[in-house]
Amino acid sequence: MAVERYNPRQSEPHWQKVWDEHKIYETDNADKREKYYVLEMFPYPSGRIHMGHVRNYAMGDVVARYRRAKGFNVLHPMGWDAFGMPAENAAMQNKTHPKSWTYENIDTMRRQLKSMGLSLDWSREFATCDVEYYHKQQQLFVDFLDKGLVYRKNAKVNWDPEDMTVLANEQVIDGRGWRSGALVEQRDLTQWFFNITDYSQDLLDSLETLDNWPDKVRLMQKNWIGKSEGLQIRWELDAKTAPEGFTELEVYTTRPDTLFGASFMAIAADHPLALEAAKSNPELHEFCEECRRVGTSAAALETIEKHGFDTGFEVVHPFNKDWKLKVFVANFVLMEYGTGAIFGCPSGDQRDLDFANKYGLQVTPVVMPEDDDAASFQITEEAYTGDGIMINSEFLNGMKPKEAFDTVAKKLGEIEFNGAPQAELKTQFKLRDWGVSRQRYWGCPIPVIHCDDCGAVPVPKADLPVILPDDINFDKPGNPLDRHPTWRHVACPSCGKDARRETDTMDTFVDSSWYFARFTDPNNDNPTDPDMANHWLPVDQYIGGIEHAILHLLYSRFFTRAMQKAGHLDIKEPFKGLFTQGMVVHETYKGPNGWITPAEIDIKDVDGVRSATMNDTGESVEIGSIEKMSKSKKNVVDPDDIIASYGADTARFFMLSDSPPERDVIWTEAGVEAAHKFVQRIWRIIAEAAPELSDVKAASAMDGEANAVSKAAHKTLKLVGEDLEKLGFNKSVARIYEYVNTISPMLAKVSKGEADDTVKSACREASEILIQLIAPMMPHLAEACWSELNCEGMVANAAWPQFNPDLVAENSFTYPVQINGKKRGELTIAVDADKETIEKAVLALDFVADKINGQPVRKLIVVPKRIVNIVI
RNA sequence: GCGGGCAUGGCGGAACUGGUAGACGCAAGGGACUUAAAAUCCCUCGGCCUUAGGCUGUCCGGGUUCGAGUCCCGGUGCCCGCACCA
Repeated sequence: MAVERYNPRQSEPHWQKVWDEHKIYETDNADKREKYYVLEMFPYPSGRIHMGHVRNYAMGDVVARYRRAKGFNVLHPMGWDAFGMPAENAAMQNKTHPKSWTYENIDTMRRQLKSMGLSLDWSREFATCDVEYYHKQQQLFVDFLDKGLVYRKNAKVNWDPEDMTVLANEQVIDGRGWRSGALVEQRDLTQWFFNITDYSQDLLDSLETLDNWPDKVRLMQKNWIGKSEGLQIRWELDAKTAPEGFTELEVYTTRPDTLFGASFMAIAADHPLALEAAKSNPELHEFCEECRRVGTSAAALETIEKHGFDTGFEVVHPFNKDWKLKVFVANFVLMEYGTGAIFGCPSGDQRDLDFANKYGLQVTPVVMPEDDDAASFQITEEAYTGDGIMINSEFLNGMKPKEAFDTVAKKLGEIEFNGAPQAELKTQFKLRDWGVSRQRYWGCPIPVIHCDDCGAVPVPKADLPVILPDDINFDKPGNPLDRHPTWRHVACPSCGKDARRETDTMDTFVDSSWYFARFTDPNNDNPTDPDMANHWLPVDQYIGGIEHAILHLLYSRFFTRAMQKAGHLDIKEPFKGLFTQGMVVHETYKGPNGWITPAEIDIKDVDGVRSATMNDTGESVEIGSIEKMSKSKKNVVDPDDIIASYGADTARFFMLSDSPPERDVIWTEAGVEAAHKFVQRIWRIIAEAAPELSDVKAASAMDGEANAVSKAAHKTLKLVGEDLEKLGFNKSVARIYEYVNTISPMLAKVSKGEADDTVKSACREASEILIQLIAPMMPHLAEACWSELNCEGMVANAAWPQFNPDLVAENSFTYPVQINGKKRGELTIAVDADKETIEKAVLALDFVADKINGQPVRKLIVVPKRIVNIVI
């Protein structure tokens, strides 16, 4: 009996409306069931949702729907990370206001997300640019200030001298401003910092507890925090060369064992000694300026060619008063890490070796592999960084580096220099305090007032929020808040005198560092209701891109600790489970006039050879590499178009199929069509059988011809459940395909009216199970099938079925039989057979006897429920 | 440059803690149904060799093991992050 094709355009809006009317995804904070908080990283409202969002939210929705079916009280909210530079760029380019641009984008994207049929609690929605939200963020800032978690210090920014504006690192291209093309300078500004380094050790230690995070993310965070144990050594500056007032040069090193391999000192361009020397040395001054023009990004600093400038100063080796080392200013030394000065040991560090070779400095090997010969061991082009034994190092010779480290630390610790030990053991972290000041309009105003008499005074909580003024313009570059005629002029809250409002706004990472807490009670007058935050947090499953592995996640971990200190909640780790999903990528197409969108071309596949032509002209088009979807490469596929032609279920299902969720997925037209075919196939097998099954009671067939169907149903139920717990969506999808392949013939029999009652009951059960299995991924289709089968209520409210262990258990097992590690046959035997029985049965097999051919069996390996291997 | 990751048929991938490599899907080829098309259904599908069968095969080179896609050492290629993009 032919049934009509499934029509998502009709079905999807219908079911979305039904869900809405029943408010089934609105979460009650008073619900007593066990909680489950699932959260996807909220989007930046850039304009329209892209396939990456579809993938991210499809995954989160599967988790949310699955947990809901498992009986949890699920919190699954959505909001907008709405402050940021793109809104200002749009304002400059299109003469729009950042606010209207942002809110219009939000409206578009909300509509798009709703068309996906996500089980979100929209009643908790907010945008970080809502006054209500950033008001609470300002309260937090004031609280943190009160708790000593915020302070001010000078820091460098990229300065575009032509546009007279601060540039983000991404706006600096090859050392020049992205708009003006002017050489970028560095400027020192007084800025606000969060004291994240107070928590360095705790942030490091607690990584151990995050066992539902990917190991790679924990490792990246560990390396980012970068704890090291080293020695802080004060080197004596040779008085003959040193400038007035400078007697020593302090250096931090993790390799004091290589002290006898030292051949130079290198300091940062901003080191006080360098600044002093530059005063009287124009060439050095110019060199330092050049270093500064590289910008503030670490990647740029590290990849430039290494240069140094001899200051003419010398230091004295701590173990040999006659040994003098030159002091260079070097462009690869960072003022932010350690003391801004290093000693170079060329034999043990590649960068130092390159530097030494470039400037003709001494290279003395001090560590060599243990089996090498000290007399002939040399370092020329490649540094040796491994373990070994000390050579050319006087009293350290013959020691292991670790022992040498301790010996140097002890000896230098005992030497008195300038009234203190010459060296001290020191634990150092790479992690730096978090600078949050931004010289931009579209962000959360920092709630501080600067008074000539009272200094920086926090805005009293009663006077919050500090609201962003709407009457600004972007006619001139720079921060419009600075130019605003009235906004910055206020009275000092402390003394009442004329004072100036802080015109910097907060880094947008601040906004995203606590939004997950705000969702737990989004309308509270305080940033949180601590009871609600403690109830819902930590987030049980957080899902987002790997690009946030370090900054966003680390800042959020810090923020949670800071909020704990300020009494807003009482946990320290915000995300119990973390999952980092891959990107959505797509082929690129290139014609004579540049990149071409997928919609403009036609692709043919003849005997596996693909070729593309232009739709309109028929011109041939080059099929390019597969890349991350981006506007510039024109390889973007708009989710709206896909949903319009195939429906949301197809888009969601395709995003979950094939590629493992943590890896990139390639968007292909063929893949979408395959997913759509499967949508139709499920509808067909259910709808065709429905007339025969709608009055039947579901029951497993424990034997007979329908037994295979019941076994497949319960086995799939078990396996898909396990896969979903581990977010193995692609595996669940494969198992569902397999399952449909298994049950289709029997369902076809039912449709033709050729089935007896036992078969019908089994098929009814198998169909219900199928619908429930697909419901988290394709909720609309599932709902339509559920209703077609005349099942009770909505599948969105149905409890996840339990599998029957009797139907899942197997009573025999087929062993692959290997001879000398190669599979030669199989042996099917009772699953509980003991080793001896298996051995006997294996040796009795014909092909085994053939292969052995009378030779002695050297070894017989039987791994229960795995394999048999005969070694001859 | 530093830190992290990945690599399996024509393609996306599966293979749980070292145990049958290629599940499932796509593409391709052949066939059935149809006036025709769409849709649907069936068969084949890593490579080589003469079918039963055998050899070979998981980026490259070594190693450990009865057994390696999986573990170890050394390479190559691609991707992500690098603190003011979000």
